[in-house]
Amino acid sequence: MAVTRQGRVSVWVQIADDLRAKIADGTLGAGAQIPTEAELTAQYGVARATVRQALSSLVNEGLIVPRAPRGYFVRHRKPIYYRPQTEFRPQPKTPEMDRFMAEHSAEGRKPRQTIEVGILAPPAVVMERLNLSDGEMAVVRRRVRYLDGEPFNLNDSYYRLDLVQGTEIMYPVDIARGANQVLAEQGYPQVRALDEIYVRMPTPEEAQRLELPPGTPVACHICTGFCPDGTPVRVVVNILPGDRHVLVYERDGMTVDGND
Amino acid sequence: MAVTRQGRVSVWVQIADDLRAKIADGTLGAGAQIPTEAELTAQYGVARATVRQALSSLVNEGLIVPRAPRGYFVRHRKPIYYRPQTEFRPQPKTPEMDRFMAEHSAEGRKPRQTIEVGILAPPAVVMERLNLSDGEMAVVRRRVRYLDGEPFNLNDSYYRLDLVQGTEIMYPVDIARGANQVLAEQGYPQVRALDEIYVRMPTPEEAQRLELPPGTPVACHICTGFCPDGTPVRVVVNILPGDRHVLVYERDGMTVDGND
DNA sequence: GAGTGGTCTAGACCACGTA
DNA sequence: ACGTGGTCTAGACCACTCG
Repeated sequence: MAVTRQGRVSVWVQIADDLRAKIADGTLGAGAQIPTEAELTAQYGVARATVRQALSSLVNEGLIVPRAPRGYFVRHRKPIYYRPQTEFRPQPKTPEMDRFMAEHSAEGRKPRQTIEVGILAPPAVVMERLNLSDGEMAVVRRRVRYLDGEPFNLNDSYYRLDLVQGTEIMYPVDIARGANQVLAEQGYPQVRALDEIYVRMPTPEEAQRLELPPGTPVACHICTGFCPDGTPVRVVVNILPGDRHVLVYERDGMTVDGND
Repeated sequence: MAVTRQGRVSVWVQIADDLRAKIADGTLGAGAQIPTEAELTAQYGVARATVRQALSSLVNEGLIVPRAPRGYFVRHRKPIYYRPQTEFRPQPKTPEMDRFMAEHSAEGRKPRQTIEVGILAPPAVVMERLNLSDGEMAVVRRRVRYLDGEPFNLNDSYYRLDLVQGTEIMYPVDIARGANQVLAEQGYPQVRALDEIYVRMPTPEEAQRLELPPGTPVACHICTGFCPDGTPVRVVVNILPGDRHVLVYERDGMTVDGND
């Protein structure tokens, strides 16, 4: 495949299109090594920087991943983890950790999670939802959840400091009866929740904590829990890497609508 | 802010971090212009390519957008469109177009959609779900939906050619009673659906059709509709740009679970 | 016409893993 | 020791928009 400098399509785009086609049609299958930068430079007769621009565009599309000093490789579509439809519906009440652990243990995976606790001025997104003013502090319980040794998601729960002062929530240990039970015992049972889900690129910090390859977007799921009187008492920020999650829903026993 | 060549952090990362911090703390607010490449080159005392690498990393994070030959600008967090919780639940049966049009007209937006129809060998993802063998063709109805003139999502519906041959589905017109009604009249009512949602970077074609700025991931929502006998008759591939959609769910009247 | 980002070239040195 | 990608430099020409 030759490139041309005459058209309005830049050379690096032609190279990227060429490689993308080879990945799409299986000429370069999952896990295969892309020709080295030196080889591509010779093959297309261009400067190294031009080849690198083509490669970096494929990296940012999530198609390939650089593994210096080995080479570039076609990205594996990872074994995909399904989340059941119960995700955004009422849940059976279970002790903390158990839902994540039990669900995935049953599937033969090895779940694990780390917990850190801190007191800090929360990010704006959390402040708004907890009705905190500038300077007010919150308690955060940060979890990183792993499956088979690979980071699977981030789960940061924020609480108003005044509501959890002195409770187990402030210590980095599993709470067998669940953090929500502790909140309820303090007089703040949660009876309503608002879930917001959107999609974006990860921050560098998120990419590091989740060991994300470049070109991997995340779904951000923010859950706000409310007391009966409408006070928000808890905000959970859940970060789901796009290459490790597929949400699956089933709709049954009805006429399926045509518009989505 | 000065850069150093001694640390293990590369210069372009330091520049990117510096600019990212200025965006985060509002020094560079939404819509603000970033200093030009020439200015940054002088300011940090580095080569242009180094500045460009820092800028391109911010572009790929979706933080800034280049608008040649004007400059780089902090990306607007667009006015956000909410999708109601009915999204993945049984829908009131409405004529085709009406749900999308009615929902958004009610919110004071101007919805519009284009429809193209084609016969083609569908992508692998669709072939698997329609149980098509190599070479079998499908009918696709491709919609681009716009709100206030901006592309909002892609909605491609695939049908087995043998099931819709000769019906209105093969013509690029609105079908008042809905494409599913037509299928039902042909003897293929849909009574079950499987929804799969995941997150990835757009293909170049999707980015073009949706006019996506670089650094914008998409949610891919694949809906497969089944007959009572289990035959898949219809696959809808829905592409939702991450910068234009927030899904919102409410959970009510229960004790909120602690694990997401 | 001046200034912008977009593209491309031709070099250089480095850290790192593998052979 | 060698080859890999990662980083950085110093140039060049272009198309485009704006004043």
